[in-house]
Amino acid sequence: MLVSELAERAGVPLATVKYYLREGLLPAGVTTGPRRAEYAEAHLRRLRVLRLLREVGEVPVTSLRQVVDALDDEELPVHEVMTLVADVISARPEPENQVPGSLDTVDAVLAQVGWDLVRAESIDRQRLAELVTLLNGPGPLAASVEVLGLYAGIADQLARAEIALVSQSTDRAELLEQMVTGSVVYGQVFVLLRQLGHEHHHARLTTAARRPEPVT
Amino acid sequence: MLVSELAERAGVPLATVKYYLREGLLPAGVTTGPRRAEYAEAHLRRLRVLRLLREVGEVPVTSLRQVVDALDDEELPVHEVMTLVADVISARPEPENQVPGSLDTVDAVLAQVGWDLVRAESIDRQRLAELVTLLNGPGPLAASVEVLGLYAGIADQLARAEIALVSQSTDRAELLEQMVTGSVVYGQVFVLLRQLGHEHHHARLTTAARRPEPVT
DNA sequence: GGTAGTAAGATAGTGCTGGTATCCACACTT
DNA sequence: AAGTGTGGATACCAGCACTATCTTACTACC
Repeated sequence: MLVSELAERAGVPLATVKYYLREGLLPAGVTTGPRRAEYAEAHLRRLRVLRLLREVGEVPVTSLRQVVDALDDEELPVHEVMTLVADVISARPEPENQVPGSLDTVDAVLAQVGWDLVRAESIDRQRLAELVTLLNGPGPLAASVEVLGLYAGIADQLARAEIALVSQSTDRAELLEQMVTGSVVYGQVFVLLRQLGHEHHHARLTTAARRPEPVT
Repeated sequence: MLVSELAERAGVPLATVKYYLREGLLPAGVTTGPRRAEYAEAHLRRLRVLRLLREVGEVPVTSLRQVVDALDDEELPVHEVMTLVADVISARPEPENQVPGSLDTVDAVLAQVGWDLVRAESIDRQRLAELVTLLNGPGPLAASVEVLGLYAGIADQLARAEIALVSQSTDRAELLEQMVTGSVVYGQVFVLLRQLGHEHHHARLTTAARRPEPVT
């Protein structure tokens, strides 16, 4: 497969494919001549993963570099790749300062759902503490351990279910691609479903005065 | 309160506040002289909402205009403001084309959880269909009604719980601010908790070979 | 009443991101 | 022999969210 065909099959402009090659997001094809190179199916799959991460996950291209580096490092166990990818995707340019108690709140919540295998240096843990800081700052909102625990309980269900759905693939590269894209795309799916749930339940609430409905 | 104090108290650069004023995101203060204007607490709250939507929700400035327009339209019932805001926040510049069956899949899932009050024109519904198209295209993933139903069931729990947490405020403006920012910030909180859940449960799975742990 | 400080308002410029576009010298196809 | 298309390099561009600067004029303190 030549570049043009690669671009064609992935539905990506040729110029963009060249850009990704420049940036090292896609490995170069095997050169079959001074102005000729051959690309394999693996390139196509990689390209599709990249586009999903960009378009659905809105992951910046600089972060994609780190993601593919992790994916391509055969030494790295699957789990470590996943934590690394999680960190990269959640990273923000400016880690905000936070009130000291926020991390304690987060840790209390994590303990409550029994997540003792979360790394202390997890970016998600830090980010969560930042959000707790924001919530407990000036404003109408507040984040108690009780409320956060409610969220964590539901997140626990979701995470368990999702983990259970994946674990039957064999090939390392394939498994990783499935987990990474799945995490991003289904994450978005869940966000949208939550919004739709809000829409439905809020509608039911506001029309309840007119035509009271049985609460299931 | 003068602009400088407004900016100071919200922790936002003065230049940015001026920018928001120019863009009509913040209403002008009451002019107390040719080069003097007074800002109220409402301006400060509005500014904080805007920053939360921008920084946590990553809502583009142009969309913020639509959000504040909806918030300021006193004629609009709370529920309609919320659906409008949901649409604005989920909107994408390029609505992708999709395979026709995707919308049917989405509707089947919505029916399964009983969300019959979701508007047909909801952007979230369309977006979800786009994602289903993507998932069922070439690639390692697939989206069945069964799997999506699992997600929807959990989203239903979450949405119910969240709706129940809000409904005790009185003032329209205050209620809306709480709902809009809460939806955005707690949405992010949940996303992070889901990631942390993945990290924990996947770690447990991969270490299970070495030291088998009782599944709770 | 003079003067330093700052406000409001307007206009222009900046830095970053994620691509596009163009050019080139050459090889493969027909 | 002609024409299309390649890899590779470099330059360019559009959008976004600010940021900087400049002007005019009021205000508050001495």
